Amino acid sequence: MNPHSATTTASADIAHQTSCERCRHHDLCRPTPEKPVVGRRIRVARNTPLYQAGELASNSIYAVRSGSFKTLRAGPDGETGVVGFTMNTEFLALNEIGQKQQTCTVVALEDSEVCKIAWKRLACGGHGESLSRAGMNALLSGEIRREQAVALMLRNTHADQRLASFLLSLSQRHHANGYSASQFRLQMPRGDIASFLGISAECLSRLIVQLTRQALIEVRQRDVTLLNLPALQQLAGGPSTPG
Amino acid sequence: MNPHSATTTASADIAHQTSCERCRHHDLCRPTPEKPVVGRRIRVARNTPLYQAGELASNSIYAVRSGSFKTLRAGPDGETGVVGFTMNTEFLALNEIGQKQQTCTVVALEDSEVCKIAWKRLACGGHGESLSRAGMNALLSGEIRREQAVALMLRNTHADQRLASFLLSLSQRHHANGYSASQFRLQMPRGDIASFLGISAECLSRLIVQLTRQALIEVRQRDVTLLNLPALQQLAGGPSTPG
DNA sequence: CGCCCTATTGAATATAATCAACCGCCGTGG
DNA sequence: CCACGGCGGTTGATTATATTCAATAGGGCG
Repeated sequence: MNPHSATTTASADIAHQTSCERCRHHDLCRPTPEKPVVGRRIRVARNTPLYQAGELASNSIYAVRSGSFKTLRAGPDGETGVVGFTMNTEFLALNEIGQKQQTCTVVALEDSEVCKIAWKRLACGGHGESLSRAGMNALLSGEIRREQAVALMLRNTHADQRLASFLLSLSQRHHANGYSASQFRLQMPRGDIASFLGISAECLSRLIVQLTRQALIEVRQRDVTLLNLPALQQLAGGPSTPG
Repeated sequence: MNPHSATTTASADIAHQTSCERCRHHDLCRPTPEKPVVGRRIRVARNTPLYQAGELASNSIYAVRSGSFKTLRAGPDGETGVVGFTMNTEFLALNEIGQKQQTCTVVALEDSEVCKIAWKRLACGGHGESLSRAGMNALLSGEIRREQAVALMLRNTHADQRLASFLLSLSQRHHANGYSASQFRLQMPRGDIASFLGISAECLSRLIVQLTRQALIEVRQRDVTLLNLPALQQLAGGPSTPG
């Protein structure tokens, strides 16, 4: 019955989710019925880059139709870190608009599919569909808010709280896509999670043990079960001052 | 000759910079000469909020015409932190577009002025000025990149590197406005800087001493002089692994 | 001139990083 | 089918870094 079991990507599911009629962003893609904005469907194999920093810009954003990705950015020193994970129904390359060269590298965490959407179509759709443009502004603004929230978390929280936040974020996003909120698979290696959370891989490993001991989570390889949502939320939200 | 001396804000300068013709964002504000997008000029006194989290949205962004601001955001716990500083020629509330309620609180660090620009005008200017719309997307995308860069810094750097980054960022932005790159005033209290950098105020204080001892900076109250730009850049960019 | 708030300094403690070794899963090939 | 090898992940001990709590100093504003 439940199509949400954490098996490896089923091709039937891909075909299902790939249909444009069911895409959450159907309105954004097709501002007018005659003029589909979608460029083309692109398949990206596991551990393969969708694009890389320094490349000539593709002048497009991407809607993830299946699978998931990580986005890597290089600091002034050249050292790269994971700045985000992008799953199905979410957008990639919102941070590349207007650039001549790509500023980030985006890599598929599993075999995935995306829809390419040219900036031009977004910016000057030509006809009277103002919703799409206002929607675009709202979409980008929302991404700014998300980034600010992440940055705020990085400033204010300890490692254990970050892990809790991260797991809850994944849970929520899975749930928003119609999947279980309490059980899912971590498509990314531990090192990527640690990089995203701004902690060492060793520290992450220890924290997983700690949360497991506290019966907040259950982890087997990359499969996670959240056993105590409220407690995780309290941990994530709870400040350094438990008073 | 040089209008860039780091004196306290002269009212003559304010009047000067306030003129719309000289505003960097003149094109964005006035897509067509007949239809100025600017709502009205708003004065905000020191330590006064431009808007507050929870308020009904003003459906506008703001161009800072003089002075500077801090943006505060609340985490899930309710604890608030500084997520950014905004100076002259920069935009405020890019992260509020499309929201019914304000998500942040913005407070003036000194007596300041802003121009209010309605979303509507940005989204559907009506006429053929596609530059303004593409420019808006690029503007928002750039804000995403800046936030990502900040988040990356928070993940990868130690406190001293963060302080160096922060000072260099201020330096650069002052310079971009035609002022000295090596001398400026910190309009915000130490606590706000510490909050933004994700460190304690005590730690910040010690680091200022440290950088002063290393002859990288000179600080008197809130007036800063950067004595060794290259060394600061190396410190900011230099990773934890000095190899 | 004095008060109060901001900032600084000091000592003890907590937190996570680092370095190094080890484990175990998984794919490979015999 | 089982042995091997490699990589991702875990565990342990030590060290570095920044926090916390507490007390003090400085400066702006009344």
